[in-house]
Amino acid sequence: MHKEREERECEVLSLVHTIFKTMQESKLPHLMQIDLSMAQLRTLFILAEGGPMTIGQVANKLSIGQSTAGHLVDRLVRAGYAQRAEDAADRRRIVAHLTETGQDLLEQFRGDPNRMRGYLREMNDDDLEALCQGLNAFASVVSEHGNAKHMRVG
Amino acid sequence: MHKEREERECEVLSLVHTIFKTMQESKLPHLMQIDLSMAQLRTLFILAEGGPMTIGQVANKLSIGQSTAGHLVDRLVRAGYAQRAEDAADRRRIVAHLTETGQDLLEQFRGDPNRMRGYLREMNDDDLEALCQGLNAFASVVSEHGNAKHMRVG
DNA sequence: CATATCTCAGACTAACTGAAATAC
DNA sequence: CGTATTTCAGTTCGTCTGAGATAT
Repeated sequence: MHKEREERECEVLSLVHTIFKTMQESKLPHLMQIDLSMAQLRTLFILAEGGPMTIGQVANKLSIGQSTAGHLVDRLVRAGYAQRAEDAADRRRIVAHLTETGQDLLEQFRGDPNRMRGYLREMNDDDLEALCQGLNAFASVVSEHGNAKHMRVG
Repeated sequence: MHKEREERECEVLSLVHTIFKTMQESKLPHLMQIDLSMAQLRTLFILAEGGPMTIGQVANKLSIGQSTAGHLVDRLVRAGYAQRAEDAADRRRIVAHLTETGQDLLEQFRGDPNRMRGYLREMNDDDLEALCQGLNAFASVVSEHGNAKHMRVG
C-alpha cells in the first residue's frame, strides 16, 4: 500500500532538484560578475529581510561594530545597491534601505519573475491548474513549518 | 477571454515567490556562518558545475592566473570542501573535486532535500498528484529553454 | 624541452576594531 | 548629556600577479 504515493514523492523531489539546478546554473554567469564581498552580501540580505533599518540595527544583526556596519552600508550605497534616508523622527538616525538595483540582485538568487512568467505562459491550462493546486498546498505546508520552526531543532 | 488563465499565472508566480522567500529566509542563519570569500564560493560553484577539473581549467573558467586558482583550490581543500587527486594518465595534473561537505554546502543554496521530503509527506494525495503533474510540465518547459538558451541573448 | 602545478615575494584591497569627532 | 553615525589610525587577511622551482 502507498507504493504509488512514495513514488510520486520521489518524482516531485527529483523534479524540484532538477528545476532548481537548471535555474541556478542559468544564473551562474551572472553570479560570477558580482563584485561584492561576503560581508557586503550578508548586509544586503539583512537589509532585504529586515526592511529599512539603522546602522546600529545592522551592526546588531551582523554582530559587528557600528563602525564596520556603517562602512559596509557605505560600500553598498556606492555600488548603488542601497540608499540612506534620514528618519523623520530622529534626524540622528539614518535608515538604510535597498534600491531597486539591490532588490533585483536578490531576485537573481531567488528566481527571475519575468523568466518564470515566460515559462508559465508556455504551459497548457490543465498543467497550470495542477501546478497551481499543488503549489498552494505545498506553500501552506511550508508556511506552517515556518511558523512552528521556533519550537523545533531545525 | 483567458482572464482566469492570467490570474492563475499570477497566483503561481506569487506562490513560487513566497515559497522561495520562505525557504531562503530559513537558510539565512546558515548563510551567515559561511566563512568563504566570494572568490572561493565562485570556485566552489565552478567545481560543482564542471565536475572534477584541473587547476588550469579552474583558472580558465574564472579567468584568473593558475597561481591564484591553485591558491583558491588550496583554501577550499583546507576548509574541507574540496579534495585533490592525481590524474592517472598525467601525474603532473591534479584534478580537484568537491567533497561531500562541499556538495552539502551547495545543497543549502539549492534546497534541503530532507526538509522538502518532510513537506511533501504532509500533502494529501490529490494535491501531491497535482503538484507532480504541474512540475513535470514546468520542468520540460524549463529544460527546453535551457537547451535553446545559447541562441538567445539571455 | 614543454606542460602542469606549486612556491615565493610583493602590491592592493576589504574587513574589522577602538577611539575620537560630529550632529541631534 | 546621551544616542547615532562618521571619521580616523592601524592590524589582519584574502586576492591577484609574475617569476622561478619542481615534477612528468
